[in-house]
Parts: sequence; C-alpha cells; structure tokens
Amino acid sequence: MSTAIWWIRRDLRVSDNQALAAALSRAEQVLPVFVLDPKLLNSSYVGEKRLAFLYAGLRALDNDLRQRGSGLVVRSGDPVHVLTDLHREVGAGAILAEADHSPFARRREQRAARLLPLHLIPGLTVHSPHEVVKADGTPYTVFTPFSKAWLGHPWPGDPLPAPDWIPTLAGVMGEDIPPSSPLSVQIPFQAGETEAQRRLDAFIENAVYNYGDERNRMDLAGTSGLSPYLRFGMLSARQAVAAARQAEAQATDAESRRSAETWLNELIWREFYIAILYHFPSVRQTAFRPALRNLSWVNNLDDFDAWAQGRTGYPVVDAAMRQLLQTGWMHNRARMIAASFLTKDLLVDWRWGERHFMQHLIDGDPAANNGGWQWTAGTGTDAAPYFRIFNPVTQSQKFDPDGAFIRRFVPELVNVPNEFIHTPWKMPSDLQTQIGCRIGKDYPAPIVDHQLARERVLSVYKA
DNA sequence: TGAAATGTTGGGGCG
DNA sequence: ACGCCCCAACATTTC
Repeated sequence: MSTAIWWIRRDLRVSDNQALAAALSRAEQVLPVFVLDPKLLNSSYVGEKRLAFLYAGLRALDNDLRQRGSGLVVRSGDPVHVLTDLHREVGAGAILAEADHSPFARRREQRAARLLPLHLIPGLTVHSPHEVVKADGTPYTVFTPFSKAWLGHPWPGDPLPAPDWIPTLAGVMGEDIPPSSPLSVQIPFQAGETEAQRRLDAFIENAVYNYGDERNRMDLAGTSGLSPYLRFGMLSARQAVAAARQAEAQATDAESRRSAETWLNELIWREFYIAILYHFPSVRQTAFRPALRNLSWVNNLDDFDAWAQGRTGYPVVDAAMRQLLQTGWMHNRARMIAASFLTKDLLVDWRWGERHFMQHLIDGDPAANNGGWQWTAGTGTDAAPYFRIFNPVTQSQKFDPDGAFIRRFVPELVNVPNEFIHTPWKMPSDLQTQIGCRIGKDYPAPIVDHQLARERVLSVYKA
C-alpha cells in the first residue's frame, strides 16, 4: 500500500482540506501527522491559552479522524527531523501540507523541501499571496485596490465535503497529545471543526445581517467569533468566504446585503495582512514605513504593566485588557482602542503590545496581529494616519453605550451610575464613597490625561 | 476602522 | 422691520 504523509500545521480539519485531498489522490492511504515544534512552543510569542486551544483542537481532530479511519500521529521535535524519520519509517512517497505563509513557516517549509518530497497545497487563504499582485507583479500595499483585485480573481471552487472514510496507516507510534492546562476551562471557545461549523451556521443564520452596525458594539455579540477557528484552520478561509457570499446572495434588503459584504471585507483584510507579511517579512521586526522606524517611544514599564493588567483608569481600556487576560479573546473594536491607548497615549512601542497580544490571544496570528498593530500605530501599510488618535471616552460612549462591557470585566465599576461609567474619575467624592468605588483606591485614577497625551504624541510623530 | 478646531448657517431673543 | 448677539447644528479643515 502506498502512503502519503499529511503534515498538519494550521489546517486542523477534515472538511475542505485540499492538502488531505491531494494526499488521498496520490496514495492509497495517508498518515496524518502533527509535529510539536519546541521552537514554537517555547517562543515568547506563544501563550498557554492558545496552546490549550491547539491541544484541544488536536484531540478533536484525532476524534474526527478515528471516526473515519484511525487517529492522528503526534510527535515532538524539529519537524524536518521528525518528518525525515517518519518518511523513512513508513516508506512514504510524498508529503502533503497546506502552505503557510509566515516567515517562520516558510523557512521551515524550505528546509523540509530541500530534503523531502514536500508538496505545498493552497488553503490557508482563498487566493495565494503571490497571485493577488499588481499587473507588474509587485504586491499591493493599499487595501482597497488589493480587495478589488482579490474579488476579481476566479472563485477557486466550492469547499470540499469531509471524506466519509479516510484510509489511514495505523500502528505508527506517536505521543499523547499534551493536556490542555487548567486555564482552558476559562476559554470561551470549544475547539474543533464541528464547533467551528456550528458557529458559522449560527452566525450566517442571523447575526451576519446585522454585522454592519453591531460588529462595533463591545457590549453585544455582533461579531462572528470565528477567529480562533480560522487561526487553526478548524474552519477554512474558503468555507468562511463561501458562507459570506451565500449570505450576500440571500440578503433580502440592502442593509442586510451591506452587512454580509462588510463581513466578507473583513475576511479579505485577513488575506491582505497575510499577503503583506509574505511580501514584506521585515514588518515583523520593524515599521513598514521607514519614516516611522525611529519614533521616540517613552516605553515606561509601569505604564506598560498598568495597560497589560487593565489598570489604566480608563474603563474601556481596562475592560478590554482584562477581557484578553480572562478569556484569551478581545473584541476587535476593543483591540483598536487598547492599541491606540498603548501607542498614542502611553507612547509605548507597538511591538511591546504586539508581543503581549500574541502571548494571550487564542486567535493570535502573526500576520493579522502585526497588521493590526502597525495599522493602529500608523506605521504600516494603508495605516491609520498618525494623527488618528482614539479618544477612549468617546469610543466607550459610542460602542458601549450603557457600560455593560465595562461592568462585565471591571467589577469595581459595577455600581457606578451610567452617567459616570465612562469617566468614573468625575464622580463626586460622596458618590464614590456611597457606592464603594473610591478613585485612586478601589479603582485607579487615569494614568495619563488624554488631552495632554494627545498633544504629546502629535509632537513626537511630527518630529 | 477619529477627534478637535474652525467655519458656516439659521433660528430665536432682544433692544 | 432691523441689526445684533448667542448658540446649536452641521460642514469643513486640520492635526
């Protein structure tokens, strides 16, 4: 029996898996392999919540595979060594893997391809980064033309159904999937493609048609909540885009259609940032815009800690940062507000924030996270202009009007009346005493004055 | 996928 | 009736 190795990285699914399909078409049986790479597991950009979600995802995939044949083989080590051993051990022909486009993944793939018959298959994105380029072959660096070109590309075909039966080589020794840490009980995402599909269906059923407005509301569940699943490929990009297009086609009024389009646009942003990191790997180290590579950051450690722990005295920022620590996820609007506060109000290097987010986000993805931070800091491609500074009070009033989001994550403020929920430092002192929330004692006073901070960052960026 | 400063307009109060 | 002021509402520009 001929065997192909299916090297799994961030495609933890059996449905719409083109690498798996390619492996099945090449050989009579497959060996599904996941390699735990110590280089990744010990990186300062990886945290325990994302690892817990990965391990839970591996268990879910193992189950899904067992129902269709036999299970997943997990081994630790340098993937090139592990694959070389396995390749020899089982006498495999080809190794098939969904191409990953991050600089780290590409170096790894290139090392493997020099020694092994590795075939890289598309699927991480709907359109590969090297395909969506300008007529002269250079990459897009502005989103709108990129999205136009992306939409102009031919649809690569409908998502593949999950195979009922996957002929799998059994009996190959593997390791146990590591247990998810106890913290995983606090993760509000169940891993696996069944759950991903359930969430997608629920979102498409209803919420996608209100996405245009409600996606910005931090107190509502207006977003898809699919980012962890897209991050690990428990849902494929093509499955998500197909659902968005279907929702667009089925919309019964202009507003619903606009909402579905807006969600599709967000999926295209994901592909845009994957393409940016692919074409400009240096954005991982430094600002895309050379003029903004030597900003005079203040980088005060106490400020950074206050931000990271959710003790800035600005309720919406603190709620955002505590949502991250508690749940491993943060609302996108909250990410922008928190990132603007760190870079613009505190003048802390965006890379500090980028690393913190990567350590705590379950959906932490090098391309999207870097793109988001550079966008906010104004240093990136198609970035927010440097003078676009979020006012944490105005944003809070607009996108958490009753303070429900704040009260959910900042319990000290539970009894603060709506009038003061966005600006608790303005409470009269007798009210503070009365409700047991004394500013400076029970809840911090603002660590910076936004108006002054605004002036400061404008002069620094101008310089 | 901002916010603040500045400019313009028009209604209403008032002498 | 008229000019003047105030100011809210909206538009434009500036950072």
